[in-house]
Parts: sequence; C-alpha cells; structure tokens
Amino acid sequence: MNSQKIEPAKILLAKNIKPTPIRLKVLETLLSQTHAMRLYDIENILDGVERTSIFRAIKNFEKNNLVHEIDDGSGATKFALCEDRCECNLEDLHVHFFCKICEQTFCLQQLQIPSMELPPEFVVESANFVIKGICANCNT
Amino acid sequence: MNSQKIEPAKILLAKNIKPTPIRLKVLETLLSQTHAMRLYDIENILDGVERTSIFRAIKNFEKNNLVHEIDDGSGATKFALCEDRCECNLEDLHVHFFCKICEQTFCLQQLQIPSMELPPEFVVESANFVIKGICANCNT
DNA sequence: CTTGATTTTGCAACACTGTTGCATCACATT
DNA sequence: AATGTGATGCAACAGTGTTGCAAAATCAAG
Repeated sequence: MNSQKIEPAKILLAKNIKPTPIRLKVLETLLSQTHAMRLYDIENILDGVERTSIFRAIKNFEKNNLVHEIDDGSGATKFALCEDRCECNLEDLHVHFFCKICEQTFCLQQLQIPSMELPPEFVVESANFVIKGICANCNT
Repeated sequence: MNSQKIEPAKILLAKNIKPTPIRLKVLETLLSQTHAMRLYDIENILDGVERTSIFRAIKNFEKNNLVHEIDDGSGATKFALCEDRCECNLEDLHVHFFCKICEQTFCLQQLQIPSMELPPEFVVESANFVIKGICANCNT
C-alpha cells in the first residue's frame, strides 16, 4: 500500500514545506512513533542519514508549526508532531509527561497548560510544563 | 560585620551539610543573587574555583533539599535556593519565569504548580513548569 | 602528636547535544 | 544546456554535565 508514501508528502505540502527525501524520512519516523523523540532517536532509526540533515529538517518543521519542542529535563530536546491545526500559539500548548523509568515523553494533548496570574508587567509568550513520574506502562 | 560569615554555615549545618570553604562560597553566591543561576554563572563569580567543585557542592545541596534545579529551556540547568522549610515535595514546587531578553529565571514562589488530572495509572513525582516571555524589567 | 582513614578539592579528560561553515550535489527554471 | 537556488554530507566546534584519579585537607583513634 502506498498511502504511507503519499500521506507524508501531503502533510509537508500543506505546511508549505518542500517534500525532500530526508524530510519525508524524518516525518515518517515521527509519524511511526507515539512518543516524542530525540534527534538521536531519529538518527538511530534513519541509519545512514546525517545528524545535521535531520537537525535541519526538524528546525524547518518547527518553523512551519509542524513539530514542537519539549524540554523534559532529560538533557536532550525532544520533538513531537503538532496537532493538525496547531499554530503553536499559547492556546495550542499542552502538558507533557516524562517517565523516569522508560524515559519516554508523552504529549497530554487533552491537558491544556493553565494560565497563571503573573506579577505586573510580565508578558507571557510560551510555556513548558512537564510532569515527571511513572507512566502507566512502567507502573506495574 | 560577621553575620555574612556565620549565617551560611548555620544554613548548611541545619541541613546536615558539612560547611567546607567551597560550599560556603557557593552558598554565599546563591544568597547574593535574586535569580536562579547557572553553574557557569557561579563559576564566573567565584573566579579561581574549579567547575567540578562547584558542581559537586551544588549536587550536595540538591540532595539535601537546599537548592532546586530549574530547566528553563536555555540549555543550561539553573539552580536556586529552596525556601526555608522546603522538602522538595510536590507541594513545595512553584512556577518559574524565563525572560527571553535578559535570559534570567525568576522563582514565582507565590505560584504553586497546579495539579493535573493525569491518565489512569500515571503517577506524579515532580514537575517543571516554566513560563517564558518578557519580564517587568525588560518590558519597557 | 602521629598515624591512618575519610572527605574534599583540583585537574584532566570525556560524552553528549546542539550548532555552524563549507563544499558538493540535486533540482527546477529559463 | 546553463544557471541559480536550495538541500545534503562532512568536518569541526562550543557549551554543559559528568567521572576518574591523585593530591590536599580534615577528622578520628591510638
């Protein structure tokens, strides 16, 4: 079936991203995973593809609101696909969960980041809310 | 006045930390700042003290609930003193604010991290909530 | 006080992540 | 086919965190 080859290209085109081979591979890799991924994870799966090429593809995706960065405190930035109509505004942000055991990061899309009453003159632009603990899989 | 020399030692002793020269210097540096500091910042102020020595002092402080780590997405972990009776439990956690302009990180101690309704079987242990934007000083 | 054990510190080195510069290559347009 | 634009691969680098080991300082026991 070729739907797996056609879909990613459509996604890229919908975001005005030229669907080059590397970008397609990176996107397919992200689509194949349910968790947020490190650059290194993608590198391992796409064996033979340069780290920098993946890096630039991801940066391109970010700029075009296709993926978002998550800083889960593990030391490495993780990346996950945005939801369809995400424009990476404040309202689009959601909470993430980092499991200390399997070290995987979950997008809790149903949990919007709560707005906070900041001190006067402070302006919010974005936020990073990561809850850490043990995920359902590791909690046996 | 010698209160500045006696106080830090008391703080360390109260947390069962042996007040060695390096530890005192690191603690004094943290006390002298209103914002969270990077290892590198402390290193710069304590000119001549080894990075690793500061690192180990900080790690010791962390273990004894004297400082907490903040991951503000700047790439470098920042450290700030805990409040007096902090035991680094969930209830002790507060929101942080990272200013994109001056790159300083503020402890918003009055803002407790809100609890979230997680998916079933997920266990919370800690959290990192950083709001990013422009601080009052830079917002002119 | 001397000896020995333990802890702390300084130094060197390393791993990992992210990033940039540059040359080459592919591709699209004329 | 010629040309220009962008994508890719390669090499190198910087920042951060971390560990191993040896020297120094501290502490405890005799």
